[in-house]
Amino acid sequence: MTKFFALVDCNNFYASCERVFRPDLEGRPVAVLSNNDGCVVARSSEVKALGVAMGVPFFEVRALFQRHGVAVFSSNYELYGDLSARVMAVLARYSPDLEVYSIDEAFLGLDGFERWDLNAHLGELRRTVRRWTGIPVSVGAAPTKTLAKVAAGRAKKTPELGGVLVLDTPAAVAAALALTPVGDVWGIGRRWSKRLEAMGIQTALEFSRQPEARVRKTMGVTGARTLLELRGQPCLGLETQPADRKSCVASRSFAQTVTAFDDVKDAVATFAARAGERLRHGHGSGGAMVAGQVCAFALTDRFAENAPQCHAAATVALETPSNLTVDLTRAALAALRRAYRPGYRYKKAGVMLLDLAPETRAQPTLFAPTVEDRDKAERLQRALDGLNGSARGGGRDLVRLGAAGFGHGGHLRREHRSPRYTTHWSELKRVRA
DNA sequence: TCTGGGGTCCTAGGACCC
DNA sequence: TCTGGGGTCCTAGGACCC
Repeated sequence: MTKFFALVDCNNFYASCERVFRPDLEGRPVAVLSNNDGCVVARSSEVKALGVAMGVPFFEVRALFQRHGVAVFSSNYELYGDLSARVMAVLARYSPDLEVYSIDEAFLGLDGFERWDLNAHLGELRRTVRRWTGIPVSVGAAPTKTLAKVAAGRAKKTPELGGVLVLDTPAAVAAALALTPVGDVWGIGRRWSKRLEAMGIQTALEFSRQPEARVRKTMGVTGARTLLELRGQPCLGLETQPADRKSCVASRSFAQTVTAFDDVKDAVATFAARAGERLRHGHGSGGAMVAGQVCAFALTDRFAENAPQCHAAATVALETPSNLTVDLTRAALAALRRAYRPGYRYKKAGVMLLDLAPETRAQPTLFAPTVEDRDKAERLQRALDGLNGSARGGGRDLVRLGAAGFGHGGHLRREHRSPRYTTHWSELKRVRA
């Protein structure tokens, strides 16, 4: 049985999510901004047609957007996460093997579908996702994951294909590769595509014909893997079980730079609490996790070329791995005290939790508090989570440790956020059919 | 004035040990 | 004047992804 994969890719996902509840925006330009309303992170096709690149700073295109009546949204991850789950639930009906690769992409295993009319099957999948969730998707299918990505990319860029491209013959593969710039290949980023183009390699097809030994030598094993995948030799399998995460970062840029230790401290305490919350909720995988090390960091503004730069960071090991806010905050602040350097204008700070492991019941070390003490601490944490979770009106920071101060971790610009239609009843009003 | 946030993997080089 | 070689572990930095 030969391998076969499909990749389903949501078109302009965040922009499409905003349109689901604003049908009046159909056919009109829509853009979604990053945190802090800093960069453009999603663009409808109309915005792409204006020549706006992914990731450009908002202030550079603000005037252009105004002239063309672009509907601008701050990112609303609660909405996008919920719609993503709905899309994935539909996909699961089309293959027993599903790998949720990111918020807007999934691979399907199609081994054993050889006798099916894949074009018809995937076309129906596409129509069903659209009808049931409102999200338009592109679908590519091929003998390797990298080729499936290429196919989906072609499907998205070629309207005549009707959103689906199946690469099941060497000729079809070669034709798609010839039309794909080498920098668009999954695994070949900005750095490598620049170097390859300088060597005269422009397309994915040209790259696929390079000698393997040479690619392995210059680009390492990952480059060689990409090469073989493009030649139809699968090196990457379907990963249907989400792997346990190894780290967890909570960080933000400040709207204004801060200098005082206490200001950085307030932010770091907030981030420690936020990261701990994620660990207790499973952090993307199965059950709750605990961290063995806590790193706190504070960075100056990398765009302020004339300002003195500083990357302050320190890591502290926990005596006993934990996911409790008290433990993580204490460790994060100890790390910060060690890392902080006065006099710099800090633009961003964060907390990184490392050495993550699944939470297994109490293993107190010789020096750790007694089982009873940890029990008490965990009960307190659950009580805090309960209060914050049930807080109405989006007040998720209702109860916080004193160290987090008041008001920080905020300073976040979000001037264009849409209602959280699907997760907050109070924000669902007058949605047209 | 205004430039995101959250991840993973690979590699090279140093420290250390025998 | 001579001053090995090889294995392992750790870390920092680079590259990639969405």
